[in-house]
Amino acid sequence: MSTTKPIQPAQRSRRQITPSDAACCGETPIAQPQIEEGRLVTMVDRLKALADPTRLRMLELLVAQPGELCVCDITSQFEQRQPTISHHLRILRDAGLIRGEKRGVWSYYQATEAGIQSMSTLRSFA
Amino acid sequence: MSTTKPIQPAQRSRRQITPSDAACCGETPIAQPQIEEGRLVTMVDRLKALADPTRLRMLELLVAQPGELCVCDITSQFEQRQPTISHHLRILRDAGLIRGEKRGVWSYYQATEAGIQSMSTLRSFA
DNA sequence: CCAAGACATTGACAAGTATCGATGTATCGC
DNA sequence: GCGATACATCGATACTTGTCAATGTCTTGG
Repeated sequence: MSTTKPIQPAQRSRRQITPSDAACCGETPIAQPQIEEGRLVTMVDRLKALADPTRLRMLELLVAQPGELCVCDITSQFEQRQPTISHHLRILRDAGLIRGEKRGVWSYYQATEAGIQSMSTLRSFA
Repeated sequence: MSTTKPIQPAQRSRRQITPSDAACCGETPIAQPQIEEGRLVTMVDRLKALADPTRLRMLELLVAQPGELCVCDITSQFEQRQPTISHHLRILRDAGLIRGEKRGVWSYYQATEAGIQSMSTLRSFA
C-alpha cells in the first residue's frame, strides 16, 4: 500500500500566479517526508491497535500491574463479553504491545516493553 | 461511551483455587487504571486521526514544511482525489493536529504545536 | 456580470471492524 | 473417561470509515 506518489517532480502550475499572491500550487519547493514506507505502516498498525477505547484501557490496565493478569481478571474489568475481550487481546498482541502465555487452564497476559513505552509516550498525548 | 465497568468489587471466583495454581480470577488485587474517561476519549480521537497511512503522511508532510502548504500542493503529493484529501485534512484539523485558513482562492494548512509534538512523539513508535 | 478555478460538502458504495452467540479445544478434578 | 471450566475461534450482523463522482460555494480575472 503506497500512500504517496512515487515522486512528485516540478509539475508547475498551469495557472499564472499574481505576484501579490502567496506562493501556491507548485510555486515553492516542498520538503519531502522522510519516514520509510515500511516503518510508517508499522506505526499505523500500532496506532490502529491503540485507537480504540477498550484496547487503550486494556493496555493501561496491563501496564499498571506489577505482574501478569489472567483473562478472566481482565474480562471482569470490562463490559464486553469474553470473545470480544479475546479479540482485543489478540489485536494488542499482534501489534507487539502485550504478550500472552497459556499455563494450565488459564492464559496470562502482560505488557511488553513496547507496550509500556507506548503507554508512557501516550500520556503526553492529551 | 464507558469502556470500563463502574467499579469492580471483590467478585470472588466461584471456583476453588488449587494452592499450586498461580493466582487468578479474583485471587489477587488488580491495580486500577488511572486515566480519566474524558482524557482517554481525547487520546483515542487523536490516535484515530493518526491511525491512517494517508493522514500520518499528511501530518509528517506538514510538519516537515518551514511554512504552510496550500491544498493543491498537498493534493499533488498523494494519489487520492481532491475530496478525499479535503476529508483527511478535516479529520486532522478536528483532532487539533493541523490548522487551516482560507486566503483568497487558496486554503493554507500547517501543523499545530500539538501536531508537531505528536509527530515527534510518534517517531519512537516503530 | 460571467466564466473558471480552488476547495468544501454531499451522497453512495465498498471495505473494515466491534460485538455477540455458538462452538471448538485443551486442561483439570473427580 | 466425564463433566466442568477457561479461553480461542467462527459466523453473522450492525456500525464505522475511506474513497470517489457530483455538486455547491466563494473568489478572481476579464
